[in-house]
Amino acid sequence: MAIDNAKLESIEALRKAGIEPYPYSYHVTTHAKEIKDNFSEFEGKEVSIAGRAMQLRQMGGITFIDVQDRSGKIQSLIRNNDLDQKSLIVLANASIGDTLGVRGIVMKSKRGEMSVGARELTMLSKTLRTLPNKWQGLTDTEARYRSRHVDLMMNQEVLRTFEIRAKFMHHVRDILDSRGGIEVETPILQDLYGGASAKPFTTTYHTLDDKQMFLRISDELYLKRLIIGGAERVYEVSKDFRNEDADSVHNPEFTQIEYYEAYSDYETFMKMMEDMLSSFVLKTFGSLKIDYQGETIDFTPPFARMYWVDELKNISGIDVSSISDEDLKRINEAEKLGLKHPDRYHVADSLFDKYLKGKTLQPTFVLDFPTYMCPLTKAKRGNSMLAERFELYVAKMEVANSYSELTDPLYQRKMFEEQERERKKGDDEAPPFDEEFLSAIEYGMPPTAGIGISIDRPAMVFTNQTSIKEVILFPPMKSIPLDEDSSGKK
RNA sequence: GGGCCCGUAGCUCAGCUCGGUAGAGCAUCUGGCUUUUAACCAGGUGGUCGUGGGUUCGAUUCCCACUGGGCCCGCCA
Repeated sequence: MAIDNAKLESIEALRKAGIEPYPYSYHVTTHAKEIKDNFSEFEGKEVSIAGRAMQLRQMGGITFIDVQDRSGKIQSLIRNNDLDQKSLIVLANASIGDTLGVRGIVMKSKRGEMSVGARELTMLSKTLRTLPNKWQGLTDTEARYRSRHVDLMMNQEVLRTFEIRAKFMHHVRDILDSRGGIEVETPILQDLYGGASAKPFTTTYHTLDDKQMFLRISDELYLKRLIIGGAERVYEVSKDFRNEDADSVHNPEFTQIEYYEAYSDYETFMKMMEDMLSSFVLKTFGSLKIDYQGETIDFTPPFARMYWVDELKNISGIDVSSISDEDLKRINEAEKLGLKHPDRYHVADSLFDKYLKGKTLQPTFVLDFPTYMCPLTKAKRGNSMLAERFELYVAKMEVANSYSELTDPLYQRKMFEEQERERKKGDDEAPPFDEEFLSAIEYGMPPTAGIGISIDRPAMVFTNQTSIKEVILFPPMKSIPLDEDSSGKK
């Protein structure tokens, strides 16, 4: 049903004429956009383009085919009189969705449309499927994600989205490289998970006696061991996995780049992030201001700095740096936070969301967190209730998280012991005790700044998307029973 | 985990309120047309109406359950 008999007949017809519908290669000389952008240079010259036939308008002895390559579309103008015998057979057996090669002369049609006047037509891949209609295309969200290949054909802006995402990733790499960072790869499959609070995915390694292993929730502790070893500056493009619900800004697997720099503190990274984002936006969009969902976001440095514990105290009268246990319940009720287990961490976090998150449309450093929110962070100089940590927000989304890393091994052990107690009390997000990391840090870790830079969320901002799924090529989907028609049978 | 909305042809949708086994446009097929671009003109093909159950003489339509998706809320980045 999904496969069109007429297309199978075309394959037969082509083969009968000695034309292979699935050949090996084709010499492409240029792309659609290049021709259109530099038309006067190309006009009258011969080119070879290749791409998918997206529209086909036939009128007797002349056919117009809109050929789409990765740069865009260009019309090919095909007069039967200009074609050799083979090309005529290809044309007779061509349909929308086929991948074609067109060799011809760059020209304009009578109506002025920039075109390739075909001299030779080559079948590069005969489609068996029918493309979505040319007006509405493919808009059903589920169909778009499940069939991203069709989505890309029909909605070329999707490809642009992923190009921008890729550019941002390269930009971050370039900057970290230029600082002397060594790109490393650490285990995704881990014995123990840590470096964050989250439920892990588990798996089994059969040859190690069916040992239980975890997909990493963070690569932090491994990167710190490299710092302890003397690498000084290391980063990793890290796909992390957290076994939690997805929503518009969370996906169970997501990408962040973590970077550690010895002898620096979190102030260093505020400057770095300002440079990184502003230079990217300027380079990519030609301006420091971009539109996001009808709002203008201005990346001109310096970014706003929100000392949020102070600001929260001013607005709500609550000082989260020192909440007593008795206050937690009272605040949860008075502020209508609706927390089932109002511990200090969640109360403070909820108060931030309630009062301050809405103020972080523009790039904003939210800085200095209560120490109890930061088990891997050094206390703030001059205020032992706070820790030297910032989160960078853009468009009300957290896009980076940075600490002056905790390097005191005895204090670190204490923080781990506390986490272990939370874990035993039933907090299934608290990571397990990691003696290996503790023994590493006991060798002595230099003063170090660390940062995790989200890739997904900045990509959303730069491409004006409100769902993280739009910047992830293949978002996870529940499985559906395979229908027999899609199995490739006639 | 809770609430709301949705699933009909390859795609985009109508029909359901008020039950009588389906309709449009595009795609596809046949014919016509040598400058179209949502080409046009004429004719045709194409659907176990998400799945299962119930009510009914009869269900795409009403009811229930399940399933897949979207949005919002709660939680992690």
